[in-house]
Amino acid sequence: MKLYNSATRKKEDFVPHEPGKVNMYTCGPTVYHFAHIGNLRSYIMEDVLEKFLRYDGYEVNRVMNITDVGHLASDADTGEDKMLKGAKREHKSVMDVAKFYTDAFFADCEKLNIRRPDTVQPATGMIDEYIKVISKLIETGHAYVSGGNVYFDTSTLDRYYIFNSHNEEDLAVGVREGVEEDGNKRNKNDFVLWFTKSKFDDQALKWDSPWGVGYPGWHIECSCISMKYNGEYLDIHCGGIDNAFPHHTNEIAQSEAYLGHPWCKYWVHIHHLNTSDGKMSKSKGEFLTVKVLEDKGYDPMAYRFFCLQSHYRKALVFTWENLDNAAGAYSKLISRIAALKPGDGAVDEEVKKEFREKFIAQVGNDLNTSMGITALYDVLKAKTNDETKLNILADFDTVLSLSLLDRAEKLRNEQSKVQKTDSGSGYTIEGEGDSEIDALVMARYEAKKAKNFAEADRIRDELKAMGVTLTDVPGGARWTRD
RNA sequence: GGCGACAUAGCCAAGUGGUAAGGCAAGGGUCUGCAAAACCCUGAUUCCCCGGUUCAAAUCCGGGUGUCGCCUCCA
Repeated sequence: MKLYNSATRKKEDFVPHEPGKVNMYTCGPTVYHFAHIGNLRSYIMEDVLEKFLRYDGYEVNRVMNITDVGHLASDADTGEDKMLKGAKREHKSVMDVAKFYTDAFFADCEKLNIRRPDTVQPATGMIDEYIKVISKLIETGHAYVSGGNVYFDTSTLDRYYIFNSHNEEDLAVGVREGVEEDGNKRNKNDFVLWFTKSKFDDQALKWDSPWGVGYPGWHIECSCISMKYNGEYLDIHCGGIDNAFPHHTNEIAQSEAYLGHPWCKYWVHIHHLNTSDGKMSKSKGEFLTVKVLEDKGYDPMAYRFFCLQSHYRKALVFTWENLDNAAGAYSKLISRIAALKPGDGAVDEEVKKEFREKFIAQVGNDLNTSMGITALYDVLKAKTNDETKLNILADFDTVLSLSLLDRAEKLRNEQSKVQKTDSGSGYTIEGEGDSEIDALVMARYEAKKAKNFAEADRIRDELKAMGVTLTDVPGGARWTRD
């Protein structure tokens, strides 16, 4: 497949370090609060990437961290530890908060058909690894102790900026409110590997280390977790675009300094879901979660469809109108699939092969999920039998994971539950077999026969008030409850 | 201030030098007493702007503009 690589700023042919195998790492959530749907956009796109690689024949080993330590406060940063802040808010211990939101995160993932990575590692479970890596970085001269903390010395690197061409002098330290320059650093862009002295002394979790009691810097967790579970050569590292600098830049610095050779070849950055006034955040505007969507009556699959219609390297604007657009398209798609007849003929393998090759070529072009959706419509329009169509749709859905066949079958079942009652006069009523409602339907039929349309409409309105929708069909009428 | 990404119809978008896919919405039609559903039809003389290369540019090159992101920890 072809992938846009942020490290080279080019679309490249994907060639893994070991043929046929892919080591993939994705930055996981910080579990101090629920994930909002913007966070989830990244995980949806990464999920499709993983599943596409498997579909294309690769063996994938996917690893994800859970940040349950050391992240200082949220989007509206005031310097408090996020985990601690969450714990205070909810009167729970830090580890309880982490567990609660980790579970909530995976529950959301399940609703969105996001597969759980092969390895999920909480940051607090890897302290020995951090100490091992930091010790070696100090030994080899890539790190130094200053003012009680351990810093990575970026001046020991030939090339530090991977994703952009910054000049160190041009970096505006402290552009954000409340951020001050750290006088312990030798270089402006040096970063902390281990804290023993922090501005924020109420850090809840601390561990003993050769440099004193403290806690790890943020970047070291991803490097260590990846090196432990993905090995020394990483094929794909994914994450949100906001993490390219400094987080991913620092990961590369410390990992390559530690390993002594190139570490990760392909960097995939997912762009943001924005509201009409900018980046979605947990502290600004409506806090949109999967639960909010469900409460408003949206199928989480409609949100997944919404994301897949767009491209991961393009900012996507969330509005309720845009979601309605996607939700409408999704339910229409499901009814078209439900109208296909299972068992109508045998699967035409030739046709399937043709579609499959096209799908791989199209979606394999830098994860063009929008073309993946288009492929679904192409299948529906194909000149082949229904069984073949259903088979191909199921095949594509192993990548897109839109629960296409499940939802279609559910709809088909609902439709088949409808009973047909022949009134004896050749007029059939399709419904659940409720005699009271059937009587009203018959009364309307009689009114219609007598051309008393005012009465017919009145009865239909009466049914509507009872929560029953009545529609005319050839030779009778069908009713459904709302 | 520096750095990066993006810009195609009301909206989501495809496109990788050969004359603008697809989906949603909208409008028209068939059907219907009416409605709903379903089905059929209709959309860009042009791709943010200005130059250039070329027989040919949404696509390549140069220069702008706009939007978003990063420079602290955020997907």
